[in-house]
Amino acid sequence: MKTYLQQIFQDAAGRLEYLKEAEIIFAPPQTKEHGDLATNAALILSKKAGKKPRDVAAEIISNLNYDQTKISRIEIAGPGFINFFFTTGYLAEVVPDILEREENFGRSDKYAGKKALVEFVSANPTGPLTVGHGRNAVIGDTTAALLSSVGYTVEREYYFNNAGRQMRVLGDSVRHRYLQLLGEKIEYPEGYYQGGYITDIARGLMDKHGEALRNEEPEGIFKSTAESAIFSEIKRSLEKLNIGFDSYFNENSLYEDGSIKQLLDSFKESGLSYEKDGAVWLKLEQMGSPKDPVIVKSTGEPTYRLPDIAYHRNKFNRGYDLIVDIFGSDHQDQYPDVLAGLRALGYDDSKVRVLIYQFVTILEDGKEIKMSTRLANFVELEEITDAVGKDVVRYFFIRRNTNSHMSFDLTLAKRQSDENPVFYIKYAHARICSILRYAAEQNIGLSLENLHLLEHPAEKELLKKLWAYEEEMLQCAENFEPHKITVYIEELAALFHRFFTECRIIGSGAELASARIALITAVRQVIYNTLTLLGLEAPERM
RNA sequence: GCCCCCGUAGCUCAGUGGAUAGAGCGCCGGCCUCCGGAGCCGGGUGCAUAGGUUCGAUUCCUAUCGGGGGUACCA
Repeated sequence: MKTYLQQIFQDAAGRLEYLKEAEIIFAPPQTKEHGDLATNAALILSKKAGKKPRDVAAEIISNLNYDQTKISRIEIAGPGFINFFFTTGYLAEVVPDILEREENFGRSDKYAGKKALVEFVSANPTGPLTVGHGRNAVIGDTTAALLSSVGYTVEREYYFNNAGRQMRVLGDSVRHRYLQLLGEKIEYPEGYYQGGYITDIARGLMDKHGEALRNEEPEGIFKSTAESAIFSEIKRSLEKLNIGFDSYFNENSLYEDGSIKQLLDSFKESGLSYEKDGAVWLKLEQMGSPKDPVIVKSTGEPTYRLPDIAYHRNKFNRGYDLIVDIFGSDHQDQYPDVLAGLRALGYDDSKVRVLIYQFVTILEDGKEIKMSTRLANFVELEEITDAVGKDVVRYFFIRRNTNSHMSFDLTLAKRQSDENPVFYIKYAHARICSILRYAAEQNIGLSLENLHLLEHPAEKELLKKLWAYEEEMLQCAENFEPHKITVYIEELAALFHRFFTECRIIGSGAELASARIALITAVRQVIYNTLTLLGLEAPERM
């Protein structure tokens, strides 16, 4: 529909110069009295044309050559909107298109041939994933799916560090619990990991090795056992959400393969770094940063910026066209330095897209829970997944705008999972499947011959929504707004339920029935495609 | 102090430079002789405040107030 209007406007622009002066936008009006699509072109161009908006609108309309089998009426309304009404036959053309393309309907090849990397979760293996990580995981996985649906070849990557101070503390935490289990009266340091999983790991070691580890170093078997135990838990928690990765990137490898040293040399050679007070600083102030950050401490240890920049340099060198990072808002101030560092080295940082999501507030019994991994007062992601199921968790997290704060009511989630709108969508799918089964029993088939009979207002609304699918998904992808997928699908499901209430299918007469079967088959396909994009099941029965 | 995000209905949150701002939950009332009632329909004093840009601002800009996060030679 939009493409067609764009065509006839382009044609008209050959006669009306001012039509080239602005981007003409077609949008569905709020009420159907205002047409199927409308444009404010005349309002915007009124000044350039030197005429009143309504006169401009009239002039535009008189210059449009359009096919009357597609457009039934064009009118000027309000201050100068141009409203377009399409013919039923034209609106219905989307149905055969959907039935032919099936799973591919809504996918685009706009970015075919481009490579994208999506890095997300990236939690260090110091404890189980929390609900907050869940938001990260679902945003990352869905964004990756979305990019893939518009043509990108997408890789999912998990970045972690098993070499830092946190990990040493983790190993020593396990050692302390182990010694306590052996009966030693040693105090457990306050800053150590308090979670019960530490004791579980220690107990596992005791069962296997008895007292033999009494004099082991914290960074040996204690740390390595903790790391692999926790990592396998993390992976299991993600698998339960059907989230997997193509690669795991270990920060440590950047030291081992010399990347860190090379990066330091690059900075030094290009005069981007300098030494002061025994530390190495990066000259970013000259690039607009608030101040020069330290990249190597006076102790000789690098700060997080150095490996972060090295990691991104590595990503660039792998040749991606798009590099997406999913971070929580606590990393807000971290990435500008990284991007500035890359820019200083001559990389095109416009290829990097950082998605910052705001924190999840957990409510239990109406009270807010403050989370901290070290203090172990967190709510585990897996606990929630086990309680309400993968699809509810995924839908819950993806439904909100990433830069909007959200709260998670644990009590509600555990008790009333059917209140989640995801059931509304799934019900629409199952309902259609049921109707189609029934229709088959009644020997009522699908036909594309009578689609012009779909002229009930509920049918037309449904058809228009189907037309909008591909463009809306493309916008979700290009604007990195995965939550808008749910806005679309909830609207589509609502339109279907309304249609179903108002229009009978079986019993509406053979010709109309066959057209309606075609329509709901198309709706089912689009719901299925959308649920698949979101990583959710599309049940045939509920 | 400075930086980022947010402030929309009782609650959780969508949404748009336009013509009457929505959904879910909760509450009240309707709708199945008939394809799935996990549904549909009706019921609301709501865009934090003040300026500005614009033909038009809830949307963009500025300030103020309120909430969250950051502001290390932690990550």
